[in-house]
Amino acid sequence: MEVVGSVTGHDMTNSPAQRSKIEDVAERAGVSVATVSRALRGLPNVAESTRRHVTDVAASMNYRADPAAARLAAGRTKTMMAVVPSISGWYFSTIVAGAGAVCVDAGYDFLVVGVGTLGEWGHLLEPTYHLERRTDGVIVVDIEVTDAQFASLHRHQLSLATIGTRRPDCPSVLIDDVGVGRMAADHLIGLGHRRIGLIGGAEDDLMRFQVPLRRRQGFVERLEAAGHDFDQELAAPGYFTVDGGREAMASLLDLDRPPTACFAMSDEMAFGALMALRERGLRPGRDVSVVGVDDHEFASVVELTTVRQMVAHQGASAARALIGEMEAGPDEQRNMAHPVIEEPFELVVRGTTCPHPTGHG
Amino acid sequence: MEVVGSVTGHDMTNSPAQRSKIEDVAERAGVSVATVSRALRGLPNVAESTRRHVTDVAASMNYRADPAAARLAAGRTKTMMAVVPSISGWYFSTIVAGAGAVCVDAGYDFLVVGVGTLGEWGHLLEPTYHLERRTDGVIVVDIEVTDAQFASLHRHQLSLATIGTRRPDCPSVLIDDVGVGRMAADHLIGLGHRRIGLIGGAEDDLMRFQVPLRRRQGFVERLEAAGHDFDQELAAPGYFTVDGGREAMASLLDLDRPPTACFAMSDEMAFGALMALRERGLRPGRDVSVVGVDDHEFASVVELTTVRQMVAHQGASAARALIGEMEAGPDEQRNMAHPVIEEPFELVVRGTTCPHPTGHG
DNA sequence: ATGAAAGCGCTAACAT
DNA sequence: ATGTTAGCGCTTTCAT
Repeated sequence: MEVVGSVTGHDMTNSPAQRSKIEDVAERAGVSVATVSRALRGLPNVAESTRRHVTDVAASMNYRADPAAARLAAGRTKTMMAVVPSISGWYFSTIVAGAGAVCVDAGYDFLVVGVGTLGEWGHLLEPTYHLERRTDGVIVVDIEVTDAQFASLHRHQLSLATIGTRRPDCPSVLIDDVGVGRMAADHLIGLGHRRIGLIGGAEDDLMRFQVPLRRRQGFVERLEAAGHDFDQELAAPGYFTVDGGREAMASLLDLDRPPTACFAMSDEMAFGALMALRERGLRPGRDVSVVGVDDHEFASVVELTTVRQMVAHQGASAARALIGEMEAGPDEQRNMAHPVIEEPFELVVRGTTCPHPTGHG
Repeated sequence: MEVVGSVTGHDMTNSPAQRSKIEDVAERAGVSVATVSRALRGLPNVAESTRRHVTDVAASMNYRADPAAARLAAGRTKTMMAVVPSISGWYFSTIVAGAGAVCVDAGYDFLVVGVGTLGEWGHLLEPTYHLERRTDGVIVVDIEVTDAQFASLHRHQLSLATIGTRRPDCPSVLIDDVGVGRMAADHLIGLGHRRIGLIGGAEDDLMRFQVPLRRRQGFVERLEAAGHDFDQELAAPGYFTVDGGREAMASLLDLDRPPTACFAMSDEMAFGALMALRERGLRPGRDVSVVGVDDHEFASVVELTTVRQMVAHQGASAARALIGEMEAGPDEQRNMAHPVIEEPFELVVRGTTCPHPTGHG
């Protein structure tokens, strides 16, 4: 099928597609619109034979309910929304991919919103803004939802699920971040390191992320349990970016007594740390050990030892849990047990960690 | 504000938020609903004083038009949709981030759909599926839109913009991919390489991507212009993934006469190529040169020489162009000039390319 | 199990 | 410049 030269837009099938409405289906099927509606949505009180017939007719007409009309009439949008600090980062886009896949399967529309700052997130919640009638629920990733905000969501009939943050009143998908910190520390300590740097988020945590705090907690706990007390100057902010990690590592190396190993709370920061090492002629895994978190696709490229987590799976879990909440009636919703879904993690040892510090500092 | 122990869900503000409707605003403002509608949407034929007054009243009531109702009545969704081969890859998620930001600013909702296969993309277009009344337009990234598909979109009143692919009848955002191929080839040839590998997409291109074909074209053209004819065995499929790049490079190194340099059509494949090199004890930029495309955030981490493009900006451009199409009436739309937006690219020389092959093979 | 009819909250003619 | 009103296409009581 080839359009010859019709840049002007003349096309053979200019007729705007005729959309069939529920009424047309009803007529063709010889039943009422109400029955069509019920049959197509799988509601009870429809004779099995009727349902099959209606389904067939609808299919033959390529009928689909107009989402806008359905939303208006039903008051539900069949849409969910993911709120992430940033759309393009690896972690968040992987979460989004996992959740999006579940939505497609479940027939939900999937809206994505990136909120660069805590302020924007606040705005999002204001009735004046976006949430109100656009979505039935939201997945909030790594951003703390205050009680006031939760109440506001509740008032607007919006369901909630969180990732990376925990509330008792909604499904939460988490990994044991304290355990992650412990695991990284244990690995490094076991290798003989005693002076270990820590590359985390920002000091003044704008987004109130809990994740870095918990990872730090587990990390420090094990260090102290091993009898090496944790020197505050060994903690540097990496802002969860490559560049941040690079600068953090650089500053750690500038210390009078630089660390012989380093725990970066994300692989992306770890990549930056590796850069900083190379810039100074230090060999990762020989002169300085580095362990990250995530098992980013590139971790194996640079032979990064890391604590692996299944990020896409977390997004999918959250989406499924949220759908559970949304499909529950508002009444049963508040009496239901909101699952706390603990996702697995594991240490993947590669080349950037090695035994015995060479003690270059 | 602290909830004490209310896991059961009793909250102080249990009253479902009262939503004000356009009628309420009209009453409070002492005008008709039509005037409110017009005033709030910036339509003509409203006295400036009236508009200000209505706007104030609406704001004071936190009024926002119900999107579903507006969509149903107006027949437009104020939503756009991005269709990408995969949501989580760096390139696509960066595109999506760029487009999403524009949507937020313009008051558009932003739907994201990942289509793993060409088949899924076909399904998406079927009237039975998702597009129909959900969106006013779609940005298709790197997937070829056939004439039949374009006609179908047109019939369903959907506007289109493309990225990475070109049609005369809709806005297209592109880089000169032939030029990209030339630039990479020129760089490597200038360095003295004559036997240069090429890591591209799949052989049997399932998604009908044009991009790899064009990059290859420019690459081969320059090679031949320089008198080194391009050996077919030097082309290996990398599938635009890290792993694919790794395997491709491995297979190139297995040749009787392996290349002394390699052009990977994306940084992600280039990263994989670097891995393969290291696995064999070869030093990137010393034993074998590698150049990628994108300037991925990690390119600098591994000192990758690459052809930089501004991916987020491309997403933003496409979104803006699409909004232009959607806001144009259907009539003016077919008479309008559909922009071809050529985005810039440039060579960024880092450490993975160097002069003179050492001729290890 | 099925049908009739009343909205859902807005926009867009059409009046004035 | 502003008001009146008829839908938009569905869901959902309420009858039957």
